[in-house]
Amino acid sequence: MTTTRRPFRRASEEERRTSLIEATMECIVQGGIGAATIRRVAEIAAVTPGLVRHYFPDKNTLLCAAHKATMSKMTTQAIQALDDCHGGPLARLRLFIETSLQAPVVHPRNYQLWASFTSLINAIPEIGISHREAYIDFRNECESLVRDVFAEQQRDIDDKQIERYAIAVNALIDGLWLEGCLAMDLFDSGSLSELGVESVQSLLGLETL
Amino acid sequence: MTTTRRPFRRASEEERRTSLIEATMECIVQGGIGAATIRRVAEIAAVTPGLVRHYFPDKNTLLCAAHKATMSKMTTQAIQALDDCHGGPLARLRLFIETSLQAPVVHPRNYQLWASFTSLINAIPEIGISHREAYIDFRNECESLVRDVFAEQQRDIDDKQIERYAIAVNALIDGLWLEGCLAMDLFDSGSLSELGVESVQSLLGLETL
DNA sequence: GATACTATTATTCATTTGTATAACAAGCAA
DNA sequence: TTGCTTGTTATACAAATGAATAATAGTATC
Repeated sequence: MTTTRRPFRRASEEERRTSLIEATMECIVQGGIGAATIRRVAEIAAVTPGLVRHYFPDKNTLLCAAHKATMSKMTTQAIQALDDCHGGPLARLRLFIETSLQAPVVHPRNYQLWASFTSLINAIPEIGISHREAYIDFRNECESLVRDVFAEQQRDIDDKQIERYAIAVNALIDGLWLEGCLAMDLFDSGSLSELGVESVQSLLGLETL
Repeated sequence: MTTTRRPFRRASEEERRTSLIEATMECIVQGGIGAATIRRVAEIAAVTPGLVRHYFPDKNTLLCAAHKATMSKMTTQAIQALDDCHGGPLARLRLFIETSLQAPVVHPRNYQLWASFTSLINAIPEIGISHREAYIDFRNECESLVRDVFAEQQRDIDDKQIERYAIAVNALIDGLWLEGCLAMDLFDSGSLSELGVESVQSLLGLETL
């Protein structure tokens, strides 16, 4: 009796890594962190469990990689959009809000991933650190945008107050993002980002945005 | 050789249930959903694994009970505060915001629990339903408070717009709550709720709140 | 104080999971 | 074609886990 071995194809390191990371995300989306089993990840990536270990020494390393990929994917969208924007401070702030509050950033899948990973903040310190970094980055981005807007309008506002505005804008975007992800069906396309823009306008006391 | 059996005390059903539910929360706080093992829960509750099954037929039932307890504990705070408030619409709205943005509602522990449970929305449908209900309740509370404020001020605003205001207020509170739980050390006591009150004031275009 | 009820413990079992090691074969180089 | 590197599979194993059942003892009742 001859046992036939499963045929396979040798792939590049990067290809395999991203494939495994995306398989991990898929697991989490479908069934939460608990479903992200090495065997299940391998199955989705159409690969053998042993291969996972070949690229990631242990499970936590894989989870951390998936976490970073998730955060990066989300923040990249908004940052990239800003880089391509040639408008003034107001237009940039508006674009930032709109990008953050529309698909693909607003998507149930993203919320599922975000919630699952942040639930590991205490369990996996490295995730806690990454998460805090991403949070700081986002707040700084908000603060920078807000500062530029006030500068253009020549409104003299001290740093402490600008920081407070940034925190509020950040919170509003986060909250609306959450609502959008969890109940996207309740908003028709564009209405969420429109609400975000108008709300920030009120928050900062701007006539137009 | 005589083996001595571990001594125990017969407790009331309610006492045991809450004890087990709180032990479950403690597990989750410490190490995420994955740490909420039946054995670990039993250990924290100073009880044998078998007893967990005696009160909760399976693990999902226990998790759902813990989820409901968590959500109830948080929302109860704000609702209770409102019930005891004899002020007008403005005072009530203010109190609602303050209660939601101060300890004990704002606490890392609460975020950890909330994130862990909501990460199971897809995995455990029952949790998804409970979560959605809690979300709707909170939004309705916001809408009711906002409506009363506008009514008192005799500002004529149509229902659609009131709903939009409620969504924004809801989002702002959620977002600030998030920031407070995740980085409570960055805010000194009261400053977060103060920021919340002022922000809602701007959002709704109120002179005083 | 004797009795019965059942809350609680003790023990067992089948699966699953993370990790580890050995064997194999795909594809490049000469 | 031949050989070699290593990406990939196959297999194994100990530990942990959810669930189930049997045995025991706390305590309420009479």
